[in-house]
Amino acid sequence: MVFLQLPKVTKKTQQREGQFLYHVDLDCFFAAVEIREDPELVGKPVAVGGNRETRRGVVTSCNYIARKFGLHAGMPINQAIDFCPDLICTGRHHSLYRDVSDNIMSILSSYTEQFRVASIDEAYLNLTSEVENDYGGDPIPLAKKIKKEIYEAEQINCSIGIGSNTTIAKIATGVAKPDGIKYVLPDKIIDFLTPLSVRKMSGIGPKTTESLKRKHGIKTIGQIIAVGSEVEMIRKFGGLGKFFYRIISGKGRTNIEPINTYGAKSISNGRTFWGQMNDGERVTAEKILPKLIDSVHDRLVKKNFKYKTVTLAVRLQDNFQNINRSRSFLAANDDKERIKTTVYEILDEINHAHNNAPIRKVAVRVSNFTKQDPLQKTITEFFQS
DNA sequence: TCTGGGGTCCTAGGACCC
DNA sequence: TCTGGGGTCCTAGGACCC
Repeated sequence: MVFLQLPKVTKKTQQREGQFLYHVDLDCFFAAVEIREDPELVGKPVAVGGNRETRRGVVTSCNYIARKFGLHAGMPINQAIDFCPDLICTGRHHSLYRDVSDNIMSILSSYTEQFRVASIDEAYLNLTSEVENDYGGDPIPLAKKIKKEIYEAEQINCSIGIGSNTTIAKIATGVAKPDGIKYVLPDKIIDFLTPLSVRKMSGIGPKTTESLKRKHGIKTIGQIIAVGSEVEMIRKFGGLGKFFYRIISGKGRTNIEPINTYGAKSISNGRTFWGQMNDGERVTAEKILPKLIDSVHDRLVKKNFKYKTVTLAVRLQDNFQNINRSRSFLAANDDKERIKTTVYEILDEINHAHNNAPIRKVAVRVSNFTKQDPLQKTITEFFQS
């Protein structure tokens, strides 16, 4: 069974042509910040994440020099060092990345109110009226201006994809990388998509790519386009067909709104600890859980959220099986004891059900937050600032 | 040479209500 | 004794994203 995240079609989804949607993506963001901070790293293969000594962990971000050796985000550091023996693994400075990102996002938000932060290194902007009124309908000069302003402020390169909706803009950014600009005209969408691998579509990951190849012999978006009508696509691919048709026909969304009004939907902290020694003693789930509960609870309280659901996620060592068990409560609150009791109860259950199978990873998650009254939220933020 | 951490969204079955 | 249809909530698992 293939699962797929379908973009939500809301009543606000517009399908106007001739819109100018920009997708801005900072190039190898974490690695770029590290290199900016340490000129010694310039010209060398650099990866953020992982530990060279223990050879544990994975690459979180790496520069293009490292990518030439076949490295990519998510690659185990052990393998990365084999591929690229001179690889430099730098420390992670998350608060610095956060600061740099905030500055850049604030620059971007000054261009338009139709702006959405998609992640720490990505944003969407609808600059239709700016392009039409100030640039005679040519989106490239404005993209160059944005790139220049970001570079001058933070010495970080970015790539910009422009299209008539967010989906096309995002795919275009992938083609523009690194440090480039790619504009896809509305009547050139088919030409643009045809040669690309299906994997270029956001939402199509390794599993779906593999299943399309196996079941239908399909590797490129062009082969999907050749299927023809929406009806044919749905007949052949089911729910996936609808998704494909929407992308190919250019009927993506053009409105830019915050993903959700209430902030995070869940807060979690987890640790992989198998094989790691702590003062000569093996770390166990029971020992690590209090720390995870503390940090989840701290973040919950800082955000002034109240949860209704507690989840314990466990990954078994032997087969990498993921087990998620959750409990929901009628009343929402931020009680730490309730998290603790629930988590240990669930751990007992899992241990019992799986005959105390060795555990590789545990994660504590709270979710199902109550929506805050906007006025109350304003008041709370006022007192917190 | 085994595979991090923090998230979101989708699916599917079952309970329960009207 | 058998049996609707619609809706919501809960739980579990999985794909995918950065």
